[in-house]
Amino acid sequence: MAKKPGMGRQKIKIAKIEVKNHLQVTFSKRRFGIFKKASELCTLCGVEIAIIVFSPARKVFSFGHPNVESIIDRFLSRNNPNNSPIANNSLHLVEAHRNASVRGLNLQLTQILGELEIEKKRGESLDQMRKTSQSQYWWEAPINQLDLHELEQLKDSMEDLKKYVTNQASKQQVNYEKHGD
Amino acid sequence: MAKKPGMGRQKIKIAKIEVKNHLQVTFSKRRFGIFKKASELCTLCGVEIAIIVFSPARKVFSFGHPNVESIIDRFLSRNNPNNSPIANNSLHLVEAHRNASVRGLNLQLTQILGELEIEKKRGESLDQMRKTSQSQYWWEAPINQLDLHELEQLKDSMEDLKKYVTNQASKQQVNYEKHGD
DNA sequence: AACTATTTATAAGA
DNA sequence: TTCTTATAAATAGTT
Repeated sequence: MAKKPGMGRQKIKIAKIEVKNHLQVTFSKRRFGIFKKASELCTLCGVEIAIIVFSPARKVFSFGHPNVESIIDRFLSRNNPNNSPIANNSLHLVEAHRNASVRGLNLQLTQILGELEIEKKRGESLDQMRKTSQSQYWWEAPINQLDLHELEQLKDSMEDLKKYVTNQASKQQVNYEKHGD
Repeated sequence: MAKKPGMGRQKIKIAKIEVKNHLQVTFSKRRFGIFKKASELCTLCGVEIAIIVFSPARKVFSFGHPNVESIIDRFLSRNNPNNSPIANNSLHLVEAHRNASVRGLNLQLTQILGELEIEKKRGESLDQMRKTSQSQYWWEAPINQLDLHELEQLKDSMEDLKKYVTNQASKQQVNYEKHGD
């Protein structure tokens, strides 16, 4: 396999990227890079962090450990120490109720993350056996074919899952008093 | 001035830093690094971004362009299109936070996807020195060590996870109609 | 989506 | 803490 010459990375000046396509690629790469750095900071230093990004296309991307809203809550509370007790209390009730219903999932996800981190530490590699994954969803694939590429399928499926959840979230409205009863 | 040989940068494993002093130094350096990256992303791509970090010492650090508050507000408002101005904006906050919970999950998923991506790219030689699978739960096992049996568990667990998320999402729509009254 | 030459970030050490 | 330096990691430009 011949190595391509390739110019490699060139230094760029930090200024608005005008080429729209280029901008989109850079945005994706760097957004991921920042989220990854944030993830590492969480693990290394045991900090809590939230990142919210609004893309030029008005889409929102966020990263949070343990989650975005709890950090926002804490941040706002700090900046507004004179919050109405009633408001805070209501918020607490609702948050508690809601958190109880998703805590298990959050816990699982957090644990998965931790283990992925451990996995990387061990410096292992994923086996790249063959490119045979053709099933559209990983759980439809025969189990004995799950390998790296099935993990990719898993990734895609989780993307779908994510979109579904996001979609549901956008449809939601809440009658919070209902939760307080 | 003599050039010291110096070990230079060493690879570190991404795990909680135990040496407190070391942790503090790393936190400062990496926090700065992330804020710098965020700043560059703003300039390069014209995005808006907010970062909030709570240090182990409970101090808060934040970065925001154009400012943290406006982005938080936008983030919360985004989840609350039918702004109902009851009692301050406490309801606003409550609703937004609740919805943000689902977005939090979305986030966690994004995070996992990213980690999987990284892990995939790590692809080196297949090394199955340790084929141990003593973990009680599938998420405690490194993915590339999962044997057939564990893969079955993985599949089942992920299906449960999917159902769980779907269920949560549908539950959260319950009081949708009430809101308009 | 992959690849690689480079730039950039940063772990150690002073 | 701040500076230095070797090295790891991120990424710009190309395919």
